[in-house]
Amino acid sequence: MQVRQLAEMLGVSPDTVRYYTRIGLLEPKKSIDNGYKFYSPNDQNRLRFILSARDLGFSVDDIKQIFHKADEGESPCPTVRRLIDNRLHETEQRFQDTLRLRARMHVAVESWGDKPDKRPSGNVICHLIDDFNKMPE
Amino acid sequence: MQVRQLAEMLGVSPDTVRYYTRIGLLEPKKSIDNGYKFYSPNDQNRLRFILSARDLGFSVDDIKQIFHKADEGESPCPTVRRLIDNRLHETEQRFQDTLRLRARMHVAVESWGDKPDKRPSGNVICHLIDDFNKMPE
DNA sequence: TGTAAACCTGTGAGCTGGACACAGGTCAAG
DNA sequence: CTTGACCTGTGTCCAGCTCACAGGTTTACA
Repeated sequence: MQVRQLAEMLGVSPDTVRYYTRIGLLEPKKSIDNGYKFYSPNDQNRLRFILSARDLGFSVDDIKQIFHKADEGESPCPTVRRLIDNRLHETEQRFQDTLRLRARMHVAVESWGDKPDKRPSGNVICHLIDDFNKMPE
Repeated sequence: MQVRQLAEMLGVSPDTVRYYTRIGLLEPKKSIDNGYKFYSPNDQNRLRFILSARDLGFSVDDIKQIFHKADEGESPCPTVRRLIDNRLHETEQRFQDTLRLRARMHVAVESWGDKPDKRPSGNVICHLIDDFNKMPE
């Protein structure tokens, strides 16, 4: 199976498959005559797993570690539990950051509604941004 | 003023100041004798603006556009209003994505609580992830 | 049989917003 | 005069792909 066929089967772009191949998550065989990469059913299975893990927030490096354990016949589950703990904290952090940013942006847009446009002057580049930054908490 | 002094004054790392300089947001003069970059009070003002804009979710490219308008004496405000509209949509999208991911992760961790570790077998790499992906909505 | 267009491939580079490595310059203490 | 601490600019790297490109392959049609 070539890259495009595998990609379409699992609903990702060929470039994505190439990327996972490049970093060693997939290990297709190289055809002798044309140099094309040939993906096995096992690669197909691995890709399916990669996509599942990705949807749970695992990084490709996480997935690499999981594969490493599994390839040695050990249970990757303890690793998985440990890794998702870290990712969960990161995601929570990102969530809070995004939440705060969103609120800030809404307040800014709101407060800019009845303010005029102004030309830059002195050390004020855009009074909307400059003034908003100075606003009381 | 040299890079470190400017950086400390506004609470960022020298590397950050170098980065903004490299991409053209700051334009210090090069000292003739030692090649060091010399930042003016105007650079200081620009950096302050950059940090304010950054805190409102503007990208460095956005800020470049804003500076471009302002440097030509035009009002950057219409640009600013247009740009924050885009960024607001993006932030909302990222917020929703992060929210969904966070929920998914919580559900996963919850449901894994009473499941055992297993060794990989057949085409199951990690049953926690493989099975969770197959779970009903 | 030829051939031209459409499609496919692998590889290399680019994106954001900095962080880090490194070789060399500068300056005060001794 | 030298040692060491500190500072500098420049180049490279990070995730997770996406895009550009040159060339190979297959198909449509004459």
